[in-house]
Amino acid sequence: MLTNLSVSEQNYIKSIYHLQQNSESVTTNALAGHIKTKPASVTDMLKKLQTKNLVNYNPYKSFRLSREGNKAALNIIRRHRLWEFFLVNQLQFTWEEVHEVAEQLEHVTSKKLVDKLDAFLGYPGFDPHGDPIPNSNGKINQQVQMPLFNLPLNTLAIITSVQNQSSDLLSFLSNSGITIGTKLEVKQKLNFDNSLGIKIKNKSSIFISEQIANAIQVNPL
Amino acid sequence: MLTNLSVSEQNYIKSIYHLQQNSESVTTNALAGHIKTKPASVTDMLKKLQTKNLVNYNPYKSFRLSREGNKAALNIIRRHRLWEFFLVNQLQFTWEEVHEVAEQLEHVTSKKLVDKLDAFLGYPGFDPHGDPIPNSNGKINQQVQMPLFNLPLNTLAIITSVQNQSSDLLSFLSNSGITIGTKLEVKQKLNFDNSLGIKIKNKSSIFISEQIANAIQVNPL
DNA sequence: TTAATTTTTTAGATTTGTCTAAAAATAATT
DNA sequence: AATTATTTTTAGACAAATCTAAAAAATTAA
Ligand SMILES: [Mn+2]
Ligand SMILES: [Mn+2]
Ligand SMILES: [Mn+2]
Ligand SMILES: [Mn+2]
Repeated sequence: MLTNLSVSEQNYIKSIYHLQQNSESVTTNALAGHIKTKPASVTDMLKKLQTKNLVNYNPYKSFRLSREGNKAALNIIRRHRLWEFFLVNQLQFTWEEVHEVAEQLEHVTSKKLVDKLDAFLGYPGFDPHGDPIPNSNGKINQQVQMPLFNLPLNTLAIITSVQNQSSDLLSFLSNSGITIGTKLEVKQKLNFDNSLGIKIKNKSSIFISEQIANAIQVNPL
Repeated sequence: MLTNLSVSEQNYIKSIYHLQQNSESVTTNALAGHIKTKPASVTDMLKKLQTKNLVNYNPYKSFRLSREGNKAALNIIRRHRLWEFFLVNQLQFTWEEVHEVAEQLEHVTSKKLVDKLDAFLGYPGFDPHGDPIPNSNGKINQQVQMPLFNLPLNTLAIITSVQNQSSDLLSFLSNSGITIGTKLEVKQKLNFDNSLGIKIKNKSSIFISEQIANAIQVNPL
C-alpha cells in the first residue's frame, strides 16, 4: 500500500521514528514539541495516520509507527541523509549547513532519483554527521557507539556521530577540531557541572559541557 | 520584497512566464488549461498574486507578470533547468525522464544550494532540451533559432532545442537519432498533411509530422 | 481514595488552494 | 443594435493542516 504522503505526513512520520529511537513509545506532547506544532494538531494527524495504517494509535494511551509507517520513515530518512552526503561531498557544504536544505530535498520522492543518487555517490553508509543511511531495502548499518559522556577516563575513542543538528553546535565542534573520525580521550570530569576535559589526539585539550558530551557518540578503540 | 512563495504560487508564476513567451498577454482559460486547474481557481490566485505585486492584473481584461514576478519566474526556471542538467549529466537520466523530477526539485528554494549546484555543474548555459539556463542574476543566453517546420528545403541546420516536455515525443526523437546538436536538412514537404521528410546527417531519412517539426527548433548553418 | 495537576482529545475557527454553479462582463453573430 | 455565445469573475462549499479554548481522561499528590 504505497500511499502518497503529504509533506506534513512525512514530517510527522519521520519525527515519530526519531522519538521512538530514544523511548519505547511516544507522547503527544513530545511529538508536538519536536515538530513545532500544538498537541491538538498532533492528535488530528494521528487519527489520519491511523486510518492510513501508518501508526498504531490508542487514544489517551500511546502510539507507535506500524510496520508500514516504519518503512515509510526509513525511506524519508534515506533521502535526507543521501542528500546531506551529496551536499557535503559534492557541493562543498559544511556539515552544519546541510540539515536545513535536506529537510526540503527529502520530500522529493522519486525512487529512481534516490537510487541513482545513491549509486552516483557510491552507496555511502553514513551521512556527514555519522548517521547510517538506510539502503534501498530500508536496511541500516548499525554501529556500536556510546555517548562520549559515558566514556571511561583515559580511554582512546573515535567519534562516530553527533546526535544533534543544531548548526551552532556543529560549527563549534568543527572549530574545536571535532568531527566524525576524530580520536580523543576524556582526561577529567568536573563534579561541579559534569563538564568533561577532553584531549583531542595531536591537539590541545578543551572542556565541553555535559549536554555536548551526550550529543557526541564514540566508539572506544 | 523577497516573499516566500508557496509551491502553488510558484507553479502559477512559472506557467504565466511560459505562456507570455508565445503571446503578449495571457488569458485565464489558457492558464487554467496549462496548469490543469479551473478558471475560477486561476482568478482566485491572480488576486493573491496581485496583492503580492507579482502580476499586473486588470480583471476581465488581461494580466502579465510584474518585474518582480518575472524575476521570481526566472529563479524557478533556473532551478528547474539546472536540476535537469544535473539529472542527465551526473545521474545518467535520459532527457525524457527529467522533467517530471525537476518539477519537484525546482521548489527547493535555497539560494546557496542552487548557486553551488550551478558551480558544481560548471555553469551550464543550456538544459538537456536546449533551453537556456538563467544565471544567478536572471540573465538568459538567448540563441537564434527557428522551428524546423520553417526551415527552407535542403538547408543544413543544427538542432538547438525541443519545445515540448512530452516524454513520448522526446524518446521518439532520441530513438530516431534526433537530439540537441544533431545536424539535418529538410528534403521534402508533403502538401497532404504538411509532414516533412528530413535527412539526418550520416543517417537515414524519416518523416515527421507538422506538430513535431514545430516543436523542434533549429539554427541554420 | 479523593483532589489537584498534567496530558490528551474534542469542538469550533482559520488559512490555503481548490471546486461547482451562477452571475457579470466581454466578444461574436445575426 | 440586439441577440447569442464565450470568457471571466463571484458566491459558496470543501479538504488539508493548523490553531485556541474547553472538556475529558490519566496521572500525581495529598
Ligand atoms: Mn539532518
Ligand atoms: Mn545528518
Ligand atoms: Mn522541464
Ligand atoms: Mn528542459
